[in-house]
Amino acid sequence: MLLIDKFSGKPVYEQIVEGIERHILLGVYPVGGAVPSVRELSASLGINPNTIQKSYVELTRRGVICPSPGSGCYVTPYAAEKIRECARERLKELEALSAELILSGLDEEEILEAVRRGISQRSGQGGN
Amino acid sequence: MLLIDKFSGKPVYEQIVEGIERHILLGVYPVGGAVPSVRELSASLGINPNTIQKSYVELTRRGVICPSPGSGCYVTPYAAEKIRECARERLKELEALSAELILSGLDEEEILEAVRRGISQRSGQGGN
DNA sequence: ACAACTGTACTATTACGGATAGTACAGTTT
DNA sequence: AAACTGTACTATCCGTAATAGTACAGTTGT
Repeated sequence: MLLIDKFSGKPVYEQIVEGIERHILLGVYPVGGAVPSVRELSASLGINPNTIQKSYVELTRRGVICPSPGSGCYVTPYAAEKIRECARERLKELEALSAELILSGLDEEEILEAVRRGISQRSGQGGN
Repeated sequence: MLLIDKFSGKPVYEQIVEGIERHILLGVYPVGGAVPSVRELSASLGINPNTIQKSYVELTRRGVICPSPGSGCYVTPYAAEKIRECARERLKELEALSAELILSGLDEEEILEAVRRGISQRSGQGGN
């Protein structure tokens, strides 16, 4: 089951994108298999179909899923690779944030410490 | 001079807060000295006074500056310390982002690499 | 063929945050 | 008194996120 926090500040449609990507990486939605339908996810999460749809459009744009109108959305063979590529682009954010904190007077070590802390936590939904 | 990028995605009032904090840390605005007035900054940056005001309210809340109505806003003696405290709270973001990227399949090493890259860049405005 | 599903495409509305515009008031400085 | 200072309003505009409702075309299973 996907966990959505409407008050996390992070847009719901983004949480759905990331949630589904993780489910794919974990094998919950295997390659070649179908992802829940828009209406099904909408019903089970209690979230508007349009919001789910927006997430699926993004996942399609990323090449993670491939829609087959009338049939469903299927996990592409290179999904894991696409997810990694997409994450790699976010390394810029990490770099920028690190630079900001250094300029604010933080020590190199407390920064690296926080990062190591984040790296070694395999659970949690990764809030903001 | 403060650099503002209206199209960076980061709110202007936040950029002003961070810009002033950095100027303080660099000694451009020394402890006990005055920070530019709301109207002066508004004029020199071409930004609405209300937006500047919002930044100053935040800097005051952080204990970085102390307003003296009729006179100006002055850099507090413990400004640098307050700025560091504030940055330390943002370590949570860094931790969360690191955790997210790990869950997306990135290697520990490429993450640490990006952080080290950010740490060792003393210039730039640190965009987003 | 039919019913029940699938993705997709609209339009309209609400809510919120960020930014702008303009005005006003009280305190300080010179 | 004039010119500055911070502060407090109200009103408006814009973009994004989310919701609501409807509709259409393709696929599946009986």
